[in-house]
Amino acid sequence: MADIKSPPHGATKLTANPLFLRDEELRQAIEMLFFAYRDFTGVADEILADYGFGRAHHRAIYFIGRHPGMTVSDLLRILRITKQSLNRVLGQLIEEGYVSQQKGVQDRRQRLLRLTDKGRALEERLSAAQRTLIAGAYREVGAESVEGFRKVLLGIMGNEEDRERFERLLPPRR
Amino acid sequence: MADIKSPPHGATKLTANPLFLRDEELRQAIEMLFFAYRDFTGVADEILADYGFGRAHHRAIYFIGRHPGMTVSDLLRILRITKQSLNRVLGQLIEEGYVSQQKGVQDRRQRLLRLTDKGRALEERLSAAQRTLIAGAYREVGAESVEGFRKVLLGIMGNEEDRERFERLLPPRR
DNA sequence: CATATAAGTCAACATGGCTGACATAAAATC
DNA sequence: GATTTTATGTCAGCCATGTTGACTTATATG
Repeated sequence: MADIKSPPHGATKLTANPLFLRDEELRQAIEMLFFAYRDFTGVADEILADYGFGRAHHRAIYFIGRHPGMTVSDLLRILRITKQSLNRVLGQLIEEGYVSQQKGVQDRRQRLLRLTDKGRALEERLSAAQRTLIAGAYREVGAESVEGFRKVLLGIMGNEEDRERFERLLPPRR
Repeated sequence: MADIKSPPHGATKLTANPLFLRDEELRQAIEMLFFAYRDFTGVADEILADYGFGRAHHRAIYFIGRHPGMTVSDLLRILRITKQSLNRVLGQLIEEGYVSQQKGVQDRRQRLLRLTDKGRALEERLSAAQRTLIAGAYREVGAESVEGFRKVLLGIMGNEEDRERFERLLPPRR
Protein backbone atom coordinates (compact mmCIF):
# COMPACT_ATOMS: atom_id res chain seq x y z
CA MET A 1 0.00 0.00 0.00
CA ALA A 2 2.41 2.62 1.21
CA ASP A 3 4.85 1.87 -1.56
CA ILE A 4 2.20 2.41 -4.16
CA LYS A 5 0.90 5.70 -2.83
CA SER A 6 4.18 7.45 -2.10
CA PRO A 7 6.63 8.33 -4.80
CA PRO A 8 10.26 7.38 -4.19
CA HIS A 9 11.56 9.19 -1.14
CA GLY A 10 14.10 11.95 -1.02
CA ALA A 11 13.67 13.75 -4.29
CA THR A 12 9.94 14.23 -3.93
CA LYS A 13 9.69 17.91 -3.06
CA LEU A 14 12.04 19.32 -5.59
CA THR A 15 11.52 17.04 -8.55
CA ALA A 16 7.84 16.19 -8.02
CA ASN A 17 7.04 13.71 -10.75
CA PRO A 18 6.00 15.82 -13.73
CA LEU A 19 3.92 13.02 -15.19
CA PHE A 20 1.89 12.78 -12.03
CA LEU A 21 1.42 16.51 -11.91
CA ARG A 22 0.34 16.62 -15.49
CA ASP A 23 -2.14 13.84 -14.89
CA GLU A 24 -3.51 15.52 -11.83
CA GLU A 25 -3.79 18.77 -13.71
CA LEU A 26 -5.82 17.08 -16.44
CA ARG A 27 -8.06 15.30 -13.94
CA GLN A 28 -8.72 18.58 -12.23
CA ALA A 29 -9.68 20.12 -15.53
CA ILE A 30 -12.23 17.37 -16.06
CA GLU A 31 -13.72 17.96 -12.68
CA MET A 32 -13.72 21.72 -12.99
CA LEU A 33 -15.54 21.51 -16.29
CA PHE A 34 -18.18 19.37 -14.64
CA PHE A 35 -18.78 21.78 -11.75
CA ALA A 36 -18.57 24.93 -13.81
CA TYR A 37 -20.96 23.59 -16.43
CA ARG A 38 -23.39 22.46 -13.77
CA ASP A 39 -23.53 25.94 -12.28
CA PHE A 40 -23.56 27.58 -15.68
CA THR A 41 -26.67 25.67 -16.74
CA GLY A 42 -28.08 25.92 -13.24
CA VAL A 43 -28.70 29.67 -13.40
CA ALA A 44 -30.72 29.20 -16.59
CA ASP A 45 -32.58 26.13 -15.33
CA GLU A 46 -34.07 28.14 -12.49
CA ILE A 47 -35.55 30.65 -14.90
CA LEU A 48 -36.74 27.99 -17.33
CA ALA A 49 -38.66 26.31 -14.54
CA ASP A 50 -40.85 29.44 -14.26
CA TYR A 51 -41.94 28.87 -17.85
CA GLY A 52 -42.26 25.09 -17.69
CA PHE A 53 -39.38 24.76 -20.11
CA GLY A 54 -36.20 22.73 -19.99
CA ARG A 55 -32.72 22.90 -21.36
CA ALA A 56 -33.83 21.70 -24.74
CA HIS A 57 -36.06 24.75 -25.08
CA HIS A 58 -33.22 26.95 -23.97
CA ARG A 59 -30.86 25.62 -26.59
CA ALA A 60 -33.41 26.16 -29.34
CA ILE A 61 -34.19 29.69 -28.15
CA TYR A 62 -30.53 30.48 -27.83
CA PHE A 63 -29.53 29.48 -31.33
CA ILE A 64 -32.59 30.94 -32.99
CA GLY A 65 -31.87 34.20 -31.20
CA ARG A 66 -28.30 34.02 -32.33
CA HIS A 67 -29.08 33.22 -35.96
CA PRO A 68 -32.42 34.78 -36.84
CA GLY A 69 -33.92 33.32 -39.98
CA MET A 70 -32.10 30.02 -39.64
CA THR A 71 -33.82 26.97 -41.00
CA VAL A 72 -34.93 23.90 -39.11
CA SER A 73 -32.12 21.91 -40.74
CA ASP A 74 -29.58 24.46 -39.60
CA LEU A 75 -30.80 24.11 -36.06
CA LEU A 76 -30.76 20.33 -36.25
CA ARG A 77 -27.20 20.41 -37.46
CA ILE A 78 -26.05 22.61 -34.60
CA LEU A 79 -27.92 20.80 -31.87
CA ARG A 80 -27.14 17.33 -33.21
CA ILE A 81 -30.46 15.88 -32.17
CA THR A 82 -33.17 14.25 -34.21
CA LYS A 83 -35.93 16.09 -35.99
CA GLN A 84 -38.46 14.38 -33.74
CA SER A 85 -36.75 15.55 -30.57
CA LEU A 86 -36.44 19.06 -31.85
CA ASN A 87 -40.00 19.20 -33.05
CA ARG A 88 -41.29 18.40 -29.62
CA VAL A 89 -39.74 21.49 -28.09
CA LEU A 90 -39.93 23.67 -31.19
CA GLY A 91 -43.62 22.89 -31.51
CA GLN A 92 -44.21 24.10 -27.98
CA LEU A 93 -42.18 27.23 -28.50
CA ILE A 94 -44.11 28.10 -31.64
CA GLU A 95 -47.48 27.28 -30.15
CA GLU A 96 -46.80 29.35 -27.06
CA GLY A 97 -45.61 32.26 -29.16
CA TYR A 98 -41.89 32.35 -28.42
CA VAL A 99 -40.76 31.47 -31.92
CA SER A 100 -42.21 32.40 -35.30
CA GLN A 101 -41.93 30.56 -38.58
CA GLN A 102 -41.86 32.06 -42.01
CA LYS A 103 -41.61 30.35 -45.37
CA GLY A 104 -38.31 30.76 -47.14
CA VAL A 105 -38.29 33.09 -50.10
CA GLN A 106 -35.99 31.29 -52.51
CA ASP A 107 -36.90 27.88 -51.11
CA ARG A 108 -40.43 27.77 -49.86
CA ARG A 109 -40.00 24.37 -48.26
CA GLN A 110 -37.90 25.96 -45.58
CA ARG A 111 -39.32 27.40 -42.39
CA LEU A 112 -37.20 30.30 -41.26
CA LEU A 113 -37.12 30.58 -37.51
CA ARG A 114 -37.14 33.76 -35.49
CA LEU A 115 -37.80 34.78 -31.92
CA THR A 116 -40.94 36.79 -31.31
CA ASP A 117 -40.79 39.71 -28.90
CA LYS A 118 -41.90 37.33 -26.19
CA GLY A 119 -39.18 34.92 -27.20
CA ARG A 120 -36.58 37.63 -27.24
CA ALA A 121 -37.61 38.68 -23.75
CA LEU A 122 -37.12 35.16 -22.45
CA GLU A 123 -33.86 34.78 -24.32
CA GLU A 124 -32.63 38.01 -22.80
CA ARG A 125 -33.53 36.86 -19.30
CA LEU A 126 -31.72 33.56 -19.73
CA SER A 127 -28.73 35.02 -21.44
CA ALA A 128 -28.44 37.82 -18.89
CA ALA A 129 -28.24 35.30 -16.06
CA GLN A 130 -25.48 33.37 -17.76
CA ARG A 131 -23.65 36.47 -18.90
CA THR A 132 -23.72 37.80 -15.35
CA LEU A 133 -22.18 34.58 -14.10
CA ILE A 134 -19.44 34.68 -16.71
CA ALA A 135 -18.91 38.42 -16.38
CA GLY A 136 -18.29 37.88 -12.69
CA ALA A 137 -15.66 35.28 -13.45
CA TYR A 138 -14.09 37.46 -16.14
CA ARG A 139 -14.00 40.41 -13.79
CA GLU A 140 -11.99 38.53 -11.19
CA VAL A 141 -9.26 37.60 -13.65
CA GLY A 142 -7.18 39.51 -16.16
CA ALA A 143 -7.72 39.85 -19.90
CA GLU A 144 -4.93 37.32 -20.36
CA SER A 145 -6.84 34.73 -18.40
CA VAL A 146 -9.97 35.37 -20.41
CA GLU A 147 -8.01 34.88 -23.58
CA GLY A 148 -6.53 31.67 -22.15
CA PHE A 149 -9.97 30.42 -21.24
CA ARG A 150 -11.18 31.02 -24.79
CA LYS A 151 -8.16 29.34 -26.34
CA VAL A 152 -8.51 26.22 -24.26
CA LEU A 153 -12.23 25.93 -24.96
CA LEU A 154 -11.51 26.28 -28.66
CA GLY A 155 -8.91 23.54 -28.36
CA ILE A 156 -11.43 21.23 -26.72
CA MET A 157 -13.90 21.72 -29.54
CA GLY A 158 -13.16 19.00 -32.02
CA ASN A 159 -15.26 20.24 -34.86
CA GLU A 160 -13.56 22.74 -37.11
CA GLU A 161 -16.87 24.12 -38.27
CA ASP A 162 -17.94 24.95 -34.73
CA ARG A 163 -14.60 26.51 -34.04
CA GLU A 164 -14.88 28.91 -36.94
CA ARG A 165 -17.78 30.67 -35.29
CA PHE A 166 -15.41 32.11 -32.75
CA GLU A 167 -12.35 33.05 -34.69
CA ARG A 168 -13.99 36.29 -35.73
CA LEU A 169 -14.20 38.46 -32.64
CA LEU A 170 -10.60 38.13 -31.58
CA PRO A 171 -7.56 38.82 -33.76
CA PRO A 172 -6.19 35.84 -35.72
CA ARG A 173 -2.99 35.68 -33.68
CA ARG A 174 -1.12 33.58 -36.24
CA MET B 1 -33.25 42.01 -43.64
CA ALA B 2 -29.97 43.64 -44.60
CA ASP B 3 -30.50 46.55 -42.24
CA ILE B 4 -30.97 44.22 -39.33
CA LYS B 5 -27.88 42.16 -39.91
CA SER B 6 -25.34 44.92 -40.45
CA PRO B 7 -24.35 47.32 -37.69
CA PRO B 8 -24.52 51.05 -38.54
CA HIS B 9 -22.03 51.91 -41.23
CA GLY B 10 -18.96 54.06 -41.00
CA ALA B 11 -17.86 54.16 -37.40
CA THR B 12 -17.93 50.43 -36.85
CA LYS B 13 -14.30 49.55 -37.29
CA LEU B 14 -12.61 52.23 -35.26
CA THR B 15 -15.00 53.06 -32.46
CA ALA B 16 -16.60 49.70 -32.02
CA ASN B 17 -18.97 50.11 -29.09
CA PRO B 18 -17.19 48.64 -26.05
CA LEU B 19 -20.48 47.59 -24.45
CA PHE B 20 -21.42 45.69 -27.55
CA LEU B 21 -18.03 44.03 -27.62
CA ARG B 22 -18.28 43.02 -24.01
CA ASP B 23 -21.71 41.60 -24.59
CA GLU B 24 -20.56 39.74 -27.65
CA GLU B 25 -17.60 38.39 -25.74
CA LEU B 26 -19.88 37.04 -23.03
CA ARG B 27 -22.28 35.54 -25.54
CA GLN B 28 -19.41 33.81 -27.25
CA ALA B 29 -18.29 32.39 -23.94
CA ILE B 30 -21.76 30.91 -23.43
CA GLU B 31 -21.66 29.31 -26.85
CA MET B 32 -18.12 28.05 -26.51
CA LEU B 33 -18.95 26.39 -23.23
CA PHE B 34 -21.84 24.65 -24.93
CA PHE B 35 -19.75 23.29 -27.79
CA ALA B 36 -16.73 22.41 -25.70
CA TYR B 37 -18.80 20.59 -23.12
CA ARG B 38 -20.66 18.71 -25.79
CA ASP B 39 -17.42 17.41 -27.27
CA PHE B 40 -15.91 16.82 -23.86
CA THR B 41 -18.75 14.54 -22.83
CA GLY B 42 -18.96 13.13 -26.34
CA VAL B 43 -15.65 11.30 -26.17
CA ALA B 44 -16.79 9.53 -23.01
CA ASP B 45 -20.28 8.81 -24.29
CA GLU B 46 -18.86 6.76 -27.13
CA ILE B 47 -17.01 4.51 -24.71
CA LEU B 48 -19.94 4.27 -22.32
CA ALA B 49 -22.14 3.05 -25.14
CA ASP B 50 -19.91 -0.05 -25.39
CA TYR B 51 -20.85 -0.92 -21.82
CA GLY B 52 -24.50 0.03 -22.01
CA PHE B 53 -23.89 2.84 -19.57
CA GLY B 54 -24.75 6.53 -19.68
CA ARG B 55 -23.42 9.74 -18.30
CA ALA B 56 -24.95 9.08 -14.94
CA HIS B 57 -22.81 5.96 -14.59
CA HIS B 58 -19.79 7.90 -15.66
CA ARG B 59 -20.26 10.55 -13.01
CA ALA B 60 -20.64 7.96 -10.29
CA ILE B 61 -17.58 6.06 -11.47
CA TYR B 62 -15.60 9.23 -11.75
CA PHE B 63 -16.24 10.50 -8.25
CA ILE B 64 -15.91 7.11 -6.59
CA GLY B 65 -12.57 6.71 -8.32
CA ARG B 66 -11.56 10.13 -7.19
CA HIS B 67 -12.61 9.62 -3.59
CA PRO B 68 -12.30 5.95 -2.71
CA GLY B 69 -14.19 5.03 0.43
CA MET B 70 -16.69 7.83 0.05
CA THR B 71 -20.18 7.22 1.36
CA VAL B 72 -23.41 7.22 -0.57
CA SER B 73 -24.36 10.52 1.06
CA ASP B 74 -21.09 12.07 -0.02
CA LEU B 75 -21.79 11.05 -3.57
CA LEU B 76 -25.33 12.35 -3.43
CA ARG B 77 -24.08 15.68 -2.17
CA ILE B 78 -21.58 16.02 -5.00
CA LEU B 79 -23.89 14.90 -7.77
CA ARG B 80 -26.90 16.79 -6.44
CA ILE B 81 -29.38 14.17 -7.52
CA THR B 82 -31.86 12.13 -5.52
CA LYS B 83 -31.09 8.87 -3.78
CA GLN B 84 -33.50 7.10 -6.08
CA SER B 85 -31.80 8.38 -9.19
CA LEU B 86 -28.41 7.48 -7.88
CA ASN B 87 -29.46 4.05 -6.74
CA ARG B 88 -30.61 3.16 -10.19
CA VAL B 89 -27.16 3.57 -11.65
CA LEU B 90 -25.20 2.65 -8.54
CA GLY B 91 -27.17 -0.58 -8.24
CA GLN B 92 -26.18 -1.53 -11.79
CA LEU B 93 -22.54 -0.66 -11.20
CA ILE B 94 -22.42 -2.79 -8.07
CA GLU B 95 -24.31 -5.67 -9.60
CA GLU B 96 -22.08 -5.72 -12.65
CA GLY B 97 -18.98 -5.59 -10.50
CA TYR B 98 -17.64 -2.11 -11.23
CA VAL B 99 -18.13 -0.77 -7.72
CA SER B 100 -17.78 -2.46 -4.33
CA GLN B 101 -19.48 -1.60 -1.08
CA GLN B 102 -18.10 -2.06 2.39
CA LYS B 103 -19.68 -1.26 5.72
CA GLY B 104 -18.20 1.71 7.54
CA VAL B 105 -16.05 0.93 10.57
CA GLN B 106 -17.03 3.70 12.96
CA ASP B 107 -20.50 4.00 11.49
CA ARG B 108 -21.76 0.69 10.21
CA ARG B 109 -24.79 2.24 8.55
CA GLN B 110 -22.55 3.70 5.90
CA ARG B 111 -21.62 1.90 2.72
CA LEU B 112 -18.16 2.92 1.66
CA LEU B 113 -17.82 2.92 -2.11
CA ARG B 114 -14.79 1.85 -4.09
CA LEU B 115 -14.03 0.93 -7.67
CA THR B 116 -13.17 -2.70 -8.29
CA ASP B 117 -10.34 -3.54 -10.68
CA LYS B 118 -12.93 -3.77 -13.42
CA GLY B 119 -14.30 -0.40 -12.39
CA ARG B 120 -10.87 1.14 -12.32
CA ALA B 121 -10.20 -0.16 -15.81
CA LEU B 122 -13.35 1.49 -17.13
CA GLU B 123 -12.63 4.67 -15.23
CA GLU B 124 -9.18 4.76 -16.72
CA ARG B 125 -10.51 4.30 -20.23
CA LEU B 126 -13.03 7.10 -19.81
CA SER B 127 -10.67 9.43 -18.07
CA ALA B 128 -7.93 8.78 -20.59
CA ALA B 129 -10.20 9.82 -23.45
CA GLN B 130 -11.12 13.06 -21.76
CA ARG B 131 -7.59 13.74 -20.58
CA THR B 132 -6.34 13.26 -24.11
CA LEU B 133 -8.83 15.78 -25.37
CA ILE B 134 -7.85 18.31 -22.74
CA ALA B 135 -4.14 17.57 -23.05
CA GLY B 136 -4.41 18.33 -26.74
CA ALA B 137 -5.99 21.67 -25.99
CA TYR B 138 -3.44 22.44 -23.26
CA ARG B 139 -0.60 21.55 -25.58
CA GLU B 140 -1.68 24.07 -28.18
CA VAL B 141 -1.67 26.94 -25.72
CA GLY B 142 0.79 28.25 -23.18
CA ALA B 143 0.92 27.61 -19.45
CA GLU B 144 -0.53 31.07 -18.97
CA SER B 145 -3.60 30.17 -20.96
CA VAL B 146 -4.05 26.99 -18.98
CA GLU B 147 -3.89 28.99 -15.81
CA GLY B 148 -6.40 31.45 -17.22
CA PHE B 149 -8.73 28.64 -18.17
CA ARG B 150 -8.60 27.28 -14.64
CA LYS B 151 -9.18 30.66 -13.07
CA VAL B 152 -12.23 31.39 -15.17
CA LEU B 153 -13.76 27.99 -14.50
CA LEU B 154 -13.21 28.53 -10.79
CA GLY B 155 -14.90 31.90 -11.08
CA ILE B 156 -17.91 30.32 -12.75
CA MET B 157 -18.32 27.81 -9.94
CA GLY B 158 -20.65 29.41 -7.47
CA ASN B 159 -20.20 26.98 -4.65
CA GLU B 160 -17.30 27.75 -2.37
CA GLU B 161 -17.11 24.13 -1.24
CA ASP B 162 -16.67 22.88 -4.79
CA ARG B 163 -14.06 25.51 -5.44
CA GLU B 164 -11.91 24.44 -2.53
CA ARG B 165 -11.20 21.12 -4.18
CA PHE B 166 -9.03 22.92 -6.70
CA GLU B 167 -7.17 25.50 -4.72
CA ARG B 168 -4.63 22.88 -3.70
CA LEU B 169 -2.63 22.08 -6.81
CA LEU B 170 -1.84 25.63 -7.76
CA PRO B 171 -0.31 28.34 -5.54
CA PRO B 172 -2.75 30.66 -3.70
CA ARG B 173 -1.77 33.70 -5.79
CA ARG B 174 -3.21 36.26 -3.32
C1' DC C 1 -41.85 13.64 -65.13
C1' DA C 2 -38.92 11.47 -61.63
C1' DT C 3 -36.37 12.04 -57.78
C1' DA C 4 -34.46 14.40 -53.90
C1' DT C 5 -34.98 17.47 -50.10
C1' DA C 6 -37.21 20.22 -46.10
C1' DA C 7 -40.32 19.73 -42.84
C1' DG C 8 -43.63 17.45 -40.01
C1' DT C 9 -46.13 13.45 -37.77
C1' DC C 10 -47.23 9.05 -35.32
C1' DA C 11 -45.76 5.40 -32.43
C1' DA C 12 -42.75 3.14 -29.42
C1' DC C 13 -38.85 2.92 -26.51
C1' DA C 14 -34.62 4.24 -23.24
C1' DT C 15 -32.31 7.14 -19.97
C1' DG C 16 -32.13 9.65 -16.12
C1' DG C 17 -34.07 13.24 -13.61
C1' DC C 18 -38.15 13.86 -10.06
C1' DT C 19 -41.80 13.04 -5.93
C1' DG C 20 -43.87 10.34 -2.31
C1' DA C 21 -44.26 6.54 0.72
C1' DC C 22 -42.17 3.23 3.31
C1' DA C 23 -38.54 -0.30 5.43
C1' DT C 24 -34.38 -1.49 7.92
C1' DA C 25 -30.36 -1.07 10.60
C1' DA C 26 -27.53 1.47 13.40
C1' DA C 27 -26.28 5.60 15.84
C1' DA C 28 -27.42 9.24 18.91
C1' DT C 29 -30.15 11.24 22.38
C1' DC C 30 -33.32 11.66 26.15
C1' DG D 1 -33.67 1.30 27.82
C1' DA D 2 -36.83 3.65 24.95
C1' DT D 3 -37.14 7.07 21.42
C1' DT D 4 -35.61 9.62 17.70
C1' DT D 5 -32.58 10.55 14.02
C1' DT D 6 -29.69 9.16 10.31
C1' DA D 7 -27.83 6.30 6.32
C1' DT D 8 -29.32 3.48 3.06
C1' DG D 9 -32.38 1.06 0.08
C1' DT D 10 -36.81 0.11 -2.38
C1' DC D 11 -41.38 0.40 -4.83
C1' DA D 12 -44.29 2.93 -7.84
C1' DG D 13 -45.15 6.36 -10.98
C1' DC D 14 -44.37 10.85 -13.50
C1' DC D 15 -41.75 13.98 -16.69
C1' DA D 16 -38.25 15.67 -20.04
C1' DT D 17 -35.64 14.59 -23.69
C1' DG D 18 -33.07 11.67 -26.30
C1' DT D 19 -33.55 7.54 -29.81
C1' DT D 20 -35.38 4.54 -34.22
C1' DG D 21 -38.51 3.61 -37.89
C1' DA D 22 -42.22 4.48 -41.02
C1' DC D 23 -44.75 7.60 -43.51
C1' DT D 24 -46.83 12.24 -45.54
C1' DT D 25 -46.74 16.71 -47.85
C1' DA D 26 -44.87 20.40 -50.34
C1' DT D 27 -41.44 22.03 -53.11
C1' DA D 28 -37.15 22.10 -55.68
C1' DT D 29 -34.20 20.16 -59.01
C1' DG D 30 -32.35 17.04 -62.62
